Amino acid sequence: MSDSQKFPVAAHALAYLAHQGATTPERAVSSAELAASMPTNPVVVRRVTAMLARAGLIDTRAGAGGGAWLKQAPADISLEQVLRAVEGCTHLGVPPPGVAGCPVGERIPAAVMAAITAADRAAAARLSTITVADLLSADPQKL
Amino acid sequence: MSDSQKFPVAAHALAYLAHQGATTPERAVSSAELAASMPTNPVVVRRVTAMLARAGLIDTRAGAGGGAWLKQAPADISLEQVLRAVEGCTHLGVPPPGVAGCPVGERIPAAVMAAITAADRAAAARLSTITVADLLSADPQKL
DNA sequence: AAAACCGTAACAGTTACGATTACATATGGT
DNA sequence: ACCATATGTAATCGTAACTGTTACGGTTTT
Repeated sequence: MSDSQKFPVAAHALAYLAHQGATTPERAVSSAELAASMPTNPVVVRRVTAMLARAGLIDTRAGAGGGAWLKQAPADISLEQVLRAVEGCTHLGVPPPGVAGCPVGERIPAAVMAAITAADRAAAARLSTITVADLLSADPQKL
Repeated sequence: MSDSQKFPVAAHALAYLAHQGATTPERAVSSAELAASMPTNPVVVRRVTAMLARAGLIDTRAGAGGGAWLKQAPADISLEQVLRAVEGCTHLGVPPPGVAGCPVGERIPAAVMAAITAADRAAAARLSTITVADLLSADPQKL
């Protein structure tokens, strides 16, 4: 895949919402405000928040005074959920298909893929131990 | 960064060398043969093998009968070494810089970066438990 | 009605990658 | 010596993906 910034943008947005105490429709934060804090474009933010909303992590509302707010407590949102929500993966790449008929090359890709998957799972497991609330804790190095 | 295939290519190449018993200059495998087993282009393979050689994992020799061979036993080469050799990382992206002067947005990027680094380290730690020899074991799912 | 806001489509510009060609250099066989 | 075989690296091309941006339809508040 690619060099997507979706995960960092999502994490930043959620941390911002948490810090602003945006937990109800009344306290919704607009994509323009979120974008201004990155900074990036409001559309980029909305592309991500739409995914977070589909994953049930936040809710959004259109119209004046609308925006996004957290649907769960910051301490209950793990970064692994965030990663899944934005369809990110830690991809170390995809193994070449190998050559059919070659007994050597045929088995290797599956093994390489298994290794990559194992690494991805380890990264996801680590992210599952970090919450949005942790992103606001005093010492980020303690993660 | 990007969707580089360097790591899978490197892992495949090392596994192929191990399977062929290429451990001495006399048993060197050419980039053309390695490329044919992926399949990919020989130049792509050489770009990777050159990095592996710089990392001390393999050795290469130009000229007729030349190619690449393992410098270490397959069981002694961890995939974490391979990942470092090809300068790969699990990049989940890079946090947006944040807005200077904004007390909220200023601290978040460092925290997000710390989380990404933690995930990268977890993936690397997992890869350090898998060796090239493991890629040739009977059951890749056992990784 | 007007203004604010989301979701999404469409487009341009950038970036990174893989594949390929080309070439200088090195090695071994005849 | 000569030549075929290799590596390493530079240069180029086409492609894929992403960000940033504009635009627009629908929704909600004032």
